[in-house]
Amino acid sequence: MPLNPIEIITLKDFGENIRRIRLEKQWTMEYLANQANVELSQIYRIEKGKINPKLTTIVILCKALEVNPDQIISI
Amino acid sequence: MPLNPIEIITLKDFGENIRRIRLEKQWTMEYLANQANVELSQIYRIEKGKINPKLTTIVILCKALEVNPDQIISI
DNA sequence: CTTAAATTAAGCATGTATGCCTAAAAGAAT
DNA sequence: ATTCTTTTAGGCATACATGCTTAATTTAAG
Repeated sequence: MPLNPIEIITLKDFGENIRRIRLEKQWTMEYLANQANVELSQIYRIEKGKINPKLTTIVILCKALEVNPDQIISI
Repeated sequence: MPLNPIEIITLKDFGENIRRIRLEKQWTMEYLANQANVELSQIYRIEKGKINPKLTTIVILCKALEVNPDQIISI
């Protein structure tokens, strides 16, 4: 079951939001990866919208970036 | 890599929030499943905190229940 | 220009989300 | 008790998230 266009946009927006907030903090992907205890390769895939992260991954990224889910999830 | 206790609580809280909002609307699991176009078995697993849903699943549930992510994701 | 840092990219192994199916158990209503 | 609805539960197959690794490419700094 491939992702439909709306789902692809969801992932793309999510990634762009993560990247924007990370850059506002002037963090490198590697620094965010360390803060969130997530692999650098995973940060890259998320920011590029290549993957569909799980709830717990979303939560630990929110915590590391000090944002609420509403600030990174586009409904 | 098994889930740690904090992640388990995240999933449990998420499921409880989904169920609470569903019941407030007096919807059955099957009705929510149809509205969100998600399998009934999946609704059950999510409400029980048995699984770690993906971002797109979270988004379609938010849309079906007409809530924002902050209302169902506990940080 | 040269070097170091940061990002991009791909591959593999493992675990798990999801859809689909079946069926049992619990609840609700008569 | 019987019937109908709803929830709970498990299994299987497929797809994909994630960690780990390596390496190429781009960007920044000197």
